[in-house]
Amino acid sequence: MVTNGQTWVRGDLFDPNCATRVILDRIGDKWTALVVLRLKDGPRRFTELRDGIGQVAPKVLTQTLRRLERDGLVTREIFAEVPPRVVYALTPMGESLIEPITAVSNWAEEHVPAITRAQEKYDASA
Amino acid sequence: MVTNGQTWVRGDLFDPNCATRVILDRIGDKWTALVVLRLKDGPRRFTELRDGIGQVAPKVLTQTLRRLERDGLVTREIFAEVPPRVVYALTPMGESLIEPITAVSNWAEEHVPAITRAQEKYDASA
DNA sequence: GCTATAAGTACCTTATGGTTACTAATGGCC
DNA sequence: GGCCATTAGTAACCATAAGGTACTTATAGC
Repeated sequence: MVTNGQTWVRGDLFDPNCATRVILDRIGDKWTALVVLRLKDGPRRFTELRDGIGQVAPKVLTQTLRRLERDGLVTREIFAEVPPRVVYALTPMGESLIEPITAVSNWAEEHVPAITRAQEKYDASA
Repeated sequence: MVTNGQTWVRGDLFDPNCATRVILDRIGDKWTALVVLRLKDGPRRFTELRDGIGQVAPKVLTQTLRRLERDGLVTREIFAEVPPRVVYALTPMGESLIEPITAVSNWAEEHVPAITRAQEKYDASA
């Protein structure tokens, strides 16, 4: 596997110190995927995100957005107005994440009926 | 969107009660993806999984496996021996999850350098 | 002066995750 | 015969993260 000219050996995903695993952990957290999918259709203000993502607590949304900003997946633009206006947008790297996340999301959607059936069967036998 | 002949309306992923979101949440938890990727190469015993996934606590591994079993993604086969032997394996539905999970995992792997750079830049300016 | 507004932060409570120790049942070893 | 090792967990406890609600800052409009 080669990334921009530099040899890049596939790390051991199962090693707790593996960088890939740390990132996978981040992406897979409770809100990150939802925020990225929300920003897919264009930049959004803090309140729009907060109200648009089934009642996420502001504290948690802030944390999630700060992490995304730190990871270079989202930009945060502050307008010096009163009341304040802060606009979040995906970076190109953030946009590149939409495809894999959508793949997982679509998988989930397609398998809702089968999973629900499996759960009912499991619960009935227990 | 149509799934096996039945009309299936794309739910609102941003609604906290959306079934898709619940499943997405499950998939994205800390260990599920790792367990599925571990089982990709064939059935494994409890201890093999525990030792193979960078020191996951047994309690948490049990929880993860029980959820996967309940969701119909993994089978659990107990052999009445002493000491006991329990073998976990992916169901066909579990196998179908490998592809989207791998997509996310590959994305993470490819972007490790860029994310690391972004983090360093962010931390330096703060 | 009073109120509304946006984007948070502070503080407290609850849920989840993590750690370590312990258990059941039997075969092999001394 | 008694003792230890082995596997797949469970139990009890503690740490961390998430969730909920209240508060803050600064200014424009009434």
